[in-house]
Amino acid sequence: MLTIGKLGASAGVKVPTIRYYEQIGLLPEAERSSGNQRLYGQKALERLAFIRHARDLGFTLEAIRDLLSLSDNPDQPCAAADAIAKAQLLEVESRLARLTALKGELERMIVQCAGGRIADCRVIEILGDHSLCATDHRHPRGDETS
Amino acid sequence: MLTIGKLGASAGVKVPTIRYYEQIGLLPEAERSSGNQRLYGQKALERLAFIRHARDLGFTLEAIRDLLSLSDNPDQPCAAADAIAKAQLLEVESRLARLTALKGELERMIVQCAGGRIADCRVIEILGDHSLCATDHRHPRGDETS
DNA sequence: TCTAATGTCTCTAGTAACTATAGCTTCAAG
DNA sequence: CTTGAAGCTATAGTTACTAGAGACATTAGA
Repeated sequence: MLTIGKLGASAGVKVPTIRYYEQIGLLPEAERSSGNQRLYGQKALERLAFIRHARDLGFTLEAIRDLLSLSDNPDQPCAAADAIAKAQLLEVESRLARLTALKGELERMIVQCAGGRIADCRVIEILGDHSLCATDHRHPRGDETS
Repeated sequence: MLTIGKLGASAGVKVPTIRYYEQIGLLPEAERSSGNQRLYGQKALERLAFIRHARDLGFTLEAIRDLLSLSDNPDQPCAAADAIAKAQLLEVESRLARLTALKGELERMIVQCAGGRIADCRVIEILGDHSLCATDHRHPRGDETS
């Protein structure tokens, strides 16, 4: 059995974050020791690693909740889960497209900032001037985690 | 002179966000009309477009504050701006690699779901198993905006 | 010119996904 | 058997906004 600290170290998640995940119901309530300390087994470690990796890939906790509900009922017919999986795929593809555009912009910025002074460097200019953009990112803000 | 609404529409930034940027000092306090409404000129539009664009590329407001202060004193070497952009690029490339892998898994899951069960899908396994990770992301969490 | 609709004002509170602090208890090593 | 690290709960703070309330300003149409 792992204490919360060992669990966090193993999964690469901070201790308060684990307690937070329990609080919001992403992790089940942990078993407790005689002294009221949380104890975790292998299953909890796997679940936490899953969450950690999915967060790392930019999924929201809500999306992760959906993915976990898939893994929690693996005997469900796939028809029921198909919509969730497809929604995730759409999200991933959109995220990929935006990241790819972003990468191009950053590369262009770095090439043009070839060791001069800021006055001669176009990084600032590129960020200020929409017409220099290779890609269209005029969609409204506030959607990077969605 | 632009009202806050026109400014927001031109730059692709919502009105409350502009007021928020003023509040935290990213935008200077705006001139006011006789009726106390904010009025903006071309300089404000450029500055806001800069901020919008940089946010779109994933820079934090702190990084943007730095970039703005660089652009306000353009007589230094641009290594600082370059370093900020390069750090962003590294992060973006790492995310791209991992997302691409996940996209493949999600696509395969949907194909496999044609007749099977969730238990046969490897998405959960991929996200749960650290050894299947293509890249190393063992760094502590909570740094995606830095 | 009056009026209705829309835009703007301030202020407060809420969101996601944590992170930090305070003040206490429990556990493990020397 | 003590002492220092690690754990507990609970609350408040963080970033980058977003939403709502209630009041004032501006503008287009009758």
